[in-house]
Amino acid sequence: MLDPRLFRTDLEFIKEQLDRRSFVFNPESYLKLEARRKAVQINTQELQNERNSRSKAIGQAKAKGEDVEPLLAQVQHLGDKLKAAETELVEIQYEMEALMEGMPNILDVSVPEGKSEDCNIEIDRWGVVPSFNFEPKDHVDLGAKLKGIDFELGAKIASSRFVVLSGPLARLQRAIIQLMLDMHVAEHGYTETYVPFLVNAESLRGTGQLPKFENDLFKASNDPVLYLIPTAEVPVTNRVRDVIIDAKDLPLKFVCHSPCFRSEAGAYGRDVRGMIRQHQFEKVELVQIVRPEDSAKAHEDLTVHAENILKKLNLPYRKMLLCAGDTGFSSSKTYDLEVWLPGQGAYREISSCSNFKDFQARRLQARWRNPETGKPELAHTLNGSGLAAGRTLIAVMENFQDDQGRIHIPEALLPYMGGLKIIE
RNA sequence: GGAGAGGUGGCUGAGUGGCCGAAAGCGGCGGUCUUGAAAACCGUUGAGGGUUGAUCCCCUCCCAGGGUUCGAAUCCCUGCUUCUCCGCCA
Repeated sequence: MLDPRLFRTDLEFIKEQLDRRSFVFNPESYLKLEARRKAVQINTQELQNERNSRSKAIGQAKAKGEDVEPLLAQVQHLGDKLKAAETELVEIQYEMEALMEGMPNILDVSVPEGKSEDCNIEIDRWGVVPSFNFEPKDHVDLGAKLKGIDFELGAKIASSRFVVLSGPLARLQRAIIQLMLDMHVAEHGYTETYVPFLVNAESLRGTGQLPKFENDLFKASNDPVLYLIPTAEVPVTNRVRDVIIDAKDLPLKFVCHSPCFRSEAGAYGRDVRGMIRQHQFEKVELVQIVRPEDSAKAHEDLTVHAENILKKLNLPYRKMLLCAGDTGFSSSKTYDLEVWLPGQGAYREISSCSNFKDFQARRLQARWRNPETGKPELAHTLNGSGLAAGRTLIAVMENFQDDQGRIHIPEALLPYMGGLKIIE
């Protein structure tokens, strides 16, 4: 949610900024609603004031033993008027809230213009793209040959876009997850956390998935209403919902492994082959809650933490700064890390690291007490994949294959593979 | 699933219809004392919103949502939730 004060001081700025995202914002209709809100609110508060002062007078008269009948007669019809005003006010506030909740975050000044991913800017490139003296296979063919990846079985048990992993490849994914958790805890200073994988609507509203993106979610239960998490970002960031954090406890840094569930509605034709886009996948997520002045630096750091995993695994990647049109709804600035997939001959997203600034914090009411002012102020929230484990598995398979379709386990994963060096 | 007891400010906790946004303590902040610190003492200290040039002033908030009442932290209903005991159970 955007800062309500900004709506009063600089409506044009908001419009300009949202234009960058091709989000249509109409200041006139906002102003009309705001004017109505103001009138109704003042009216309601005046009626409330009248009720309060008259009621107080009755109490005082009664205490003195005076006759309160005339006073009671005066307030007879106040109740109905007040109730009507309050009802109208609630309706307008609801309408305004819906409008505000539907509006995306203001982009950081450093975010480049552009409508689509074609306008994203490459910031950095690392590693050597492997050259093979044979035609490299993709993970689907490799997995089938090794009898470790079975999409038909996934479809039989659940539906399309589900997969079953078996044997050493299943273990490889677990090893990847272990490595990531260990590195982020030991080398990057994150606290490991385990959280619910089903969350309520309030939590999803806090991080911005609701109300706009309900179609992307799996609803798991109606009573109580619970959704499967699309990312651990949701439960982890909601740790600080409605919390005033001690300044000395900042920054908060959490790492969490979880399965993620996405309906992928609207992605029907995309990435239908392989494990790139699944309804269920494993991910290790990094979340930070920081002071506002620290968030830009924290964003760079967090991205480096994700990059360190790729480096440790010796996977070639590039770092992209997303353009205005490709930056997510809640984010003010996002870096994507794209890993090289020889099977596709392309770089594909494996991590997305975002600075939400105070956008999520305002919805969450995640605050910290600023020692300088003594007042609670909104914190800044950030998160990033560190990394998507399923896609990392693919990347390891495709980058470390040999001409016989075997997978050579990267050095860093050997301690987690129980002595296995080659999957064949 | 059954029985009982709770949910009040950053925290602990008093408050059963008007004098309560709310005692007291802790914590925080400021001060006195001290070479400095601690202790002691004094003062101060909830959040959000409306209006305003700024103060003043006003409104809302005692888990949430309804209700009773001129008036609700307080009474009633529903839900959520925490704890204790019993049952069941990975």
